[in-house]
Amino acid sequence: MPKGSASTIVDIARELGVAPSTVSRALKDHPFISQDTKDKVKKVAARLGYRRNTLAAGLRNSHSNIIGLIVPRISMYFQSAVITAIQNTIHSMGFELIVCQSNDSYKQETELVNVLYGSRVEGLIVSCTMYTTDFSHFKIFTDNQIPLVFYDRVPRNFPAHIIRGDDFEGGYMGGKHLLERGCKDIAFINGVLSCNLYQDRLEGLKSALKKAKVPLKKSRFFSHELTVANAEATCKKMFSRKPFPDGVFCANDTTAIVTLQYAKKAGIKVPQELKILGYSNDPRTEIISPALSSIEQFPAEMGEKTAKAMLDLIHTRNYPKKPVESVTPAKLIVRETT
Amino acid sequence: MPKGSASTIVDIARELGVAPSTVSRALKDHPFISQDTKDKVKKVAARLGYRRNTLAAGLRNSHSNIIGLIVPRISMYFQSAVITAIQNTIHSMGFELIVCQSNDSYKQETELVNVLYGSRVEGLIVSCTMYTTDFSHFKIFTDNQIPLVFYDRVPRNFPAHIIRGDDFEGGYMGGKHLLERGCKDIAFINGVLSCNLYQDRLEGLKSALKKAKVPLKKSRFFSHELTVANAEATCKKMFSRKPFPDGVFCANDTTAIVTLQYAKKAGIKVPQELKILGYSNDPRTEIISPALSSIEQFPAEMGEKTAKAMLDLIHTRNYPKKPVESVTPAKLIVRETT
DNA sequence: TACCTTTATGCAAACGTTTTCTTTCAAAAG
DNA sequence: CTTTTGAAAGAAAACGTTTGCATAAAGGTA
Repeated sequence: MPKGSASTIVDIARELGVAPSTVSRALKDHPFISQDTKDKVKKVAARLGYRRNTLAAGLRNSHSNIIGLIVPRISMYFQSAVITAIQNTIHSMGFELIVCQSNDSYKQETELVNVLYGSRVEGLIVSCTMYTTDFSHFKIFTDNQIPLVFYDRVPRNFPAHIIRGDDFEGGYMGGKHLLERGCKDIAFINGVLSCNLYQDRLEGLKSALKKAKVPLKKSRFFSHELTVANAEATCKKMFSRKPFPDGVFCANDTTAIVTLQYAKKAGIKVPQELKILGYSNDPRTEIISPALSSIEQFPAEMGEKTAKAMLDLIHTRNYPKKPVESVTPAKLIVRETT
Repeated sequence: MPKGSASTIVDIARELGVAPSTVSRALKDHPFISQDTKDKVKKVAARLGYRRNTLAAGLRNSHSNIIGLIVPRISMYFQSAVITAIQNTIHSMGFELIVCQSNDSYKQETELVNVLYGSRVEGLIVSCTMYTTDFSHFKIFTDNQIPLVFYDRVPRNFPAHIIRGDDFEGGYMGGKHLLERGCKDIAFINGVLSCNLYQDRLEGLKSALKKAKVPLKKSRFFSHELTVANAEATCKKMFSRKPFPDGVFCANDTTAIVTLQYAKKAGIKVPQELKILGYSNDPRTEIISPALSSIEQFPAEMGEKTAKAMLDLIHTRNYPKKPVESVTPAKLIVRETT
């Protein structure tokens, strides 16, 4: 057992009195190496505790077997569910995943793109910052023909594979559902409008309201980062004086949960006086009482699609000149708050 | 803008008529290079879109600037919270984190250890599989003097840094609390006993019960993977005939939530007839009604400690001969179920 | 002028693997 | 008995960066 120094192909070669090239070939079952030699090489390799240096191999072949992932935050339910699926799919194909968080900072995102490029990742998977509207920092990947796949928070009109949810439809279904439940005065608590998700959800909702000829009043529309603190502030404002809205559509579940808790505390009956609808179908929605209606986004499917798009791109090298979009449908999950 | 081929240090050198070594030094502000040359080099580097090939640099310096992380599952609340902290701390020191999931499979864990070793990661951070009792696959890291840090699910008696929660104390506090609330017949739904966490929580609980001279009856003790399905089966068994226990301590929150929901459905009044206590202080515990009492584990602190231990090890190269343990205290969070 | 520093740069080897191009050797074909 | 063929293995270059050592020019001192 070699302590302190890793053994290399050369060590094995020396020990057996063969050339390093022979060892290299033997280890990967090259057809022109005799079974006898292969056996000997493998035996010695095992004895010396040989492990292939992927760095050296990567340098030689100019690839790393590592796929980079940039994500705003790991700990959001939707994201961690997607990452799990991506990781498992990708790993089963012999790739590793290097996971980085942009923490929703545009600056960090651009830095990460450069760092991962420098690491010569085989491909890059990204869910953008909610503030990313300029996507030129990703050009270095397309310019150098390195596979690039976006999911969830994605650019419009960037020549890459785009795996996204049907946020327009989600917004539309949500609006339609609240209307069908009798809401006449709907409030919408949305994320920041620099992000495609929230643009689409808003457009979807507007479309549903327009069809029913119900307006979305300015005083009923809120747009900000969907944190607990912001949601609380918005609730305070929204319920500061009557009339209260009779339906609140929240663009994420955290906000919906805060709203529901606020309503309970304020003695507003849910769903009788107020209907609340969330987005993402976070596990918490099932558990809170009354259980929150929400929009399911199928993170596992999205993750798998994303990973498959990446692996496909790596194998076919079929780089798109235009955006190639794949839309995962959204699904309304009706529970007790509507 | 170079399309299809990345520019190297040699390209820059050729363009300026200097040696590659000069370029290399200029790019990292080596003191023996004149300001004039540095400026010129940096200008050309910027123009050519040069990005340092970390693979090549890593090969030369035999390090990769990448830290490996093996975790059973990304999507568990506690884990994703720890990972977030690790990732942010580590990244601020110029390292990247490569995140892998063992999916609680021992075989996958050993494979991942070898793959990450092959990638010449700078260090390895691990939270083990719940079934890992043989830790010899990690020896390759200690043998080759590569920093190794375990957290949460950790080995006993392995010469490495160990960052763990105070699970004995958690179990003890939980037991004491239920006793203080008047429970006489306490059930314990535990994880599998191959894992240090669950061993310690059990010992802690036993210790509290012993002090109060209350026995932990065999029929009140359950040990299995703490999934929703298993928890439901256990509830079914536990509440199949009277007398029911008057307190249930669950070694994770998912199980506590299932138990609470089962009790509600069965018309058992919580906390009057049955007190329920979870473990980990998952966000869901605050939201469910009645709100679940639980044991906080401070994942962010643990993550930061873990990352710092790793960075410290990388800098000082102070490899432990014996386990170096750091214990993060647990804290009882009393809510409505007890 | 000869010698020594100091400062700035170049040269070349090294990291470990892969792969192209040769070479060797034995057996089959002529 | 020579030539051809084919299998098996070796030699060497290459990937891009870093670094110890050598060198060169400029300036200072004796």
